[in-house]
Amino acid sequence: MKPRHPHRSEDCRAVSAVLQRVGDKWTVLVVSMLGDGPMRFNELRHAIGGISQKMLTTTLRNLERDGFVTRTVFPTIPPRVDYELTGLGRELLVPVTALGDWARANIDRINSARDRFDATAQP
Amino acid sequence: MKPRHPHRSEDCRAVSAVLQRVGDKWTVLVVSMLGDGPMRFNELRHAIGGISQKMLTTTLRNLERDGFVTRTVFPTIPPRVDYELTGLGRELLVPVTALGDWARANIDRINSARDRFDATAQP
DNA sequence: CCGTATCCGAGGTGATACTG
DNA sequence: CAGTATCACCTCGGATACGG
Repeated sequence: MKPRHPHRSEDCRAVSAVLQRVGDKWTVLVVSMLGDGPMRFNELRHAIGGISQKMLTTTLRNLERDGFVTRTVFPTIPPRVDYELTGLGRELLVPVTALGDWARANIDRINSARDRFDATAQP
Repeated sequence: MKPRHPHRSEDCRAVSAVLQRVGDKWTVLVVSMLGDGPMRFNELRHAIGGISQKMLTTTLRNLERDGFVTRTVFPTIPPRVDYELTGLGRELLVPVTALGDWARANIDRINSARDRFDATAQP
């Protein structure tokens, strides 16, 4: 008998929503950086490179909102803020890393498929 | 000695790019639908529900370009077009499904984290 | 039935400047 | 150092109409 994939609409939407959430421009980069341990704001900024201050702030706020990172403020002068993955964040890292590994392993196949397609297409 | 996570910039970007690609609004839904077997255009359209014709076309073109689906045209009247996952597409489904399962399993934790955050935030 | 063309609004992204 | 504020762009997504 067939496995009977459910494809319950609600579930698929939820999955899609999380994928979109994780698929935004900087989220995975930030999360994978934090996978090595807590980091400060500018530390992250430079480690990633190319991200604007605004987008790093936004990305971190959203990650904090979703319970993936904690934000710790040290009320010193100058101020210091540490970001660290929560348990949920580290769990998220597992399937994301799996997808990342797959991506690294198959990026060439994707690129050559893309080249083939573009070569066949009419300009 | 430490595992020495590489975090090579190029790799991270590539991963991020694939995540963004997969994270667009309809891609995972389409791919998971096709996971059950080949489908026609309107069959997909109705199975998904809520997707516009334009976006389904666009999504399928991009998936075809990246080598995740094949497009087969039957030159009948009225025309009939089948879409089917390629080997690469079915392989992609594996880590994506893993992430999807994680999402389903943890959606409640994310939502309650969100509620907590929003309750604490100032309006 | 399947796809393209066009227009439009909404939101994501970034550059810059300013504050505690 | 770690943000917020503002503005301007630009892509995405949807509605609609038309074509093969």
